[in-house]
Amino acid sequence: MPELPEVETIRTAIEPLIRGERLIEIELRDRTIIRGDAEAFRSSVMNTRVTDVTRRGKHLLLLLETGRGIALHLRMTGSLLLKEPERPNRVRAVLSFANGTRLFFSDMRRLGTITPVESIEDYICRLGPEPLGDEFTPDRLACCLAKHRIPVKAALLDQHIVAGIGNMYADEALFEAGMHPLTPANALRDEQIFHLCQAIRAVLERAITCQGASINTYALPNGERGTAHDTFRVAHKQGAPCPECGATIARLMIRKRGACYCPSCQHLRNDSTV
DNA sequence: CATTGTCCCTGGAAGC
DNA sequence: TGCTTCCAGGGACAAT
Repeated sequence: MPELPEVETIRTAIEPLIRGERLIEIELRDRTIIRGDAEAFRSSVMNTRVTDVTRRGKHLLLLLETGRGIALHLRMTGSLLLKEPERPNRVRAVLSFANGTRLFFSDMRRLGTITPVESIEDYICRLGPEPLGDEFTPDRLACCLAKHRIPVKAALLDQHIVAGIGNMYADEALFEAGMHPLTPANALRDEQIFHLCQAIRAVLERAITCQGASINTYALPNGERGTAHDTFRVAHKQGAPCPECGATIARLMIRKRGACYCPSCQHLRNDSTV
């Protein structure tokens, strides 16, 4: 599932291929991928030049010379491939550029979206801070968490609080911070939040180094798989032994989402020493 | 306002 | 073996 590290890996791969290039064709094999009017979208971006390829959280952003942009969200099973994949029926859109680069938006479960963006700033301001950026600080995270009594796991998945963390990296960050996923967000002490901040950065940076986690359908644009899942310690590890203490990794449901954690290493009490 | 629940979507796994 | 049911989860939206 593409989360921040996967989207960043994709961004890094395609940026040198399409930056400065003109978008010459948009093939919509499934026009429901466009949020809004598909024809209006096509005419508004056709034959414009891509000036930059950026990312905010899990959103991949193509900035255009017109000042507008295109936001791509891969959701659960989306991928951006440079060649027609083996399952062409899963391709929902193809973006073609003047230099011959073609991006195939493949998406088995058809939950991904392409959104026309009038103002990048207006689009981005709906999202929380970028966890690898300077604006993501322990103070800011503490300020956000203090407003909520929801489980800290649910808070990490809230893109208004911090952008880019999905289910598997939330589990990994909470393990790294020694924090039980059900800990109320507003019960965390400043010291714990500091450690959580560090854990989030460490987990995401490690995953980017591994070019993302290919547990299911995620692949790099060239079709290769990432290896971040090989470094996972609790995510998708239910029933396996904890790498730290050997206890069996448990799984519970929080808001209909699975949460894998070590019942021995991750404590609910907030007086635990980290 | 804060929080929880529902829906969307498909394929693989599990159960009968 | 073949059918049905459930589950995976990101985010918009509805309900409480």
